[in-house]
Amino acid sequence: MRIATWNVNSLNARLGRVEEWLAYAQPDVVCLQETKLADEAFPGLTFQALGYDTAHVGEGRWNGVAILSRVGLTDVEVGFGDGHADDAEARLVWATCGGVRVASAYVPNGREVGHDHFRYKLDWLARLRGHLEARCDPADDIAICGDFNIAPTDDDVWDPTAFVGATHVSEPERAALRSIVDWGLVDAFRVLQPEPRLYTWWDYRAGNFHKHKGMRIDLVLASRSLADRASFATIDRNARKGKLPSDHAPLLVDVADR
DNA sequence: ATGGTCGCGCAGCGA
Repeated sequence: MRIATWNVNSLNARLGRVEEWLAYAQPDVVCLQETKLADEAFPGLTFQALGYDTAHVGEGRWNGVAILSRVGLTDVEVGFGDGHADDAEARLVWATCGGVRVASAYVPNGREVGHDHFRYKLDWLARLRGHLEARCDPADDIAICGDFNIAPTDDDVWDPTAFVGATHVSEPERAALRSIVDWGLVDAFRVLQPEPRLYTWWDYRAGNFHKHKGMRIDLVLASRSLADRASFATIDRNARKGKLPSDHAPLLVDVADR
């Protein structure tokens, strides 16, 4: 099974690129973030025609997450289901695809360390950890895929000195991510690709992509049973090139069937 | 030169 995650930065603006990419990458399960679509505008029929069932939760102008699957898609859940007031923002959707419990997650950006949105980010990550504790079993096949807006280590940014005091690299964010991983997950890409300075996101500005100034902030966090069967992982930099790219590249992980 | 670009939607915010 090929599992992919891609922050498309508007599915409306990116649909052509996504269709082209599905045709050549041939993923079985795709987690999309930042669709920026209301549910009624989600192009489900387009994906259906390509063989994918879909689940989408959107707001319209911001956020929005989806799962596409051509290996079955059942038991869709939106958000944390933790009994508290639902997150007003469309940042998390779950589905079971080919025996794997899959989440498409768009972690809040945080804006600046100490900002209200930064606290929202940390709270959001704590709720995700709580959801795992309450609703998931680490012995199952689980893949939490998405834009975490956190570079797990200094090996995941182009220049650590350029990010001192910045969001995406701060210790509270990294600790919140470690707390999620420590529940029983593995950074699947990092296990298969140990070399530093491989990125999934590059700022549109200043030619950063061509200067290799990026960050690895998109992750597939796989439960150990699933990660043990992972055979290949790559970041598809070609999808970041050419006309009208997202500022993120897709991340792919191949896992053998159980 | 201390910015630089996108997307949304029509100003300016968010990333």
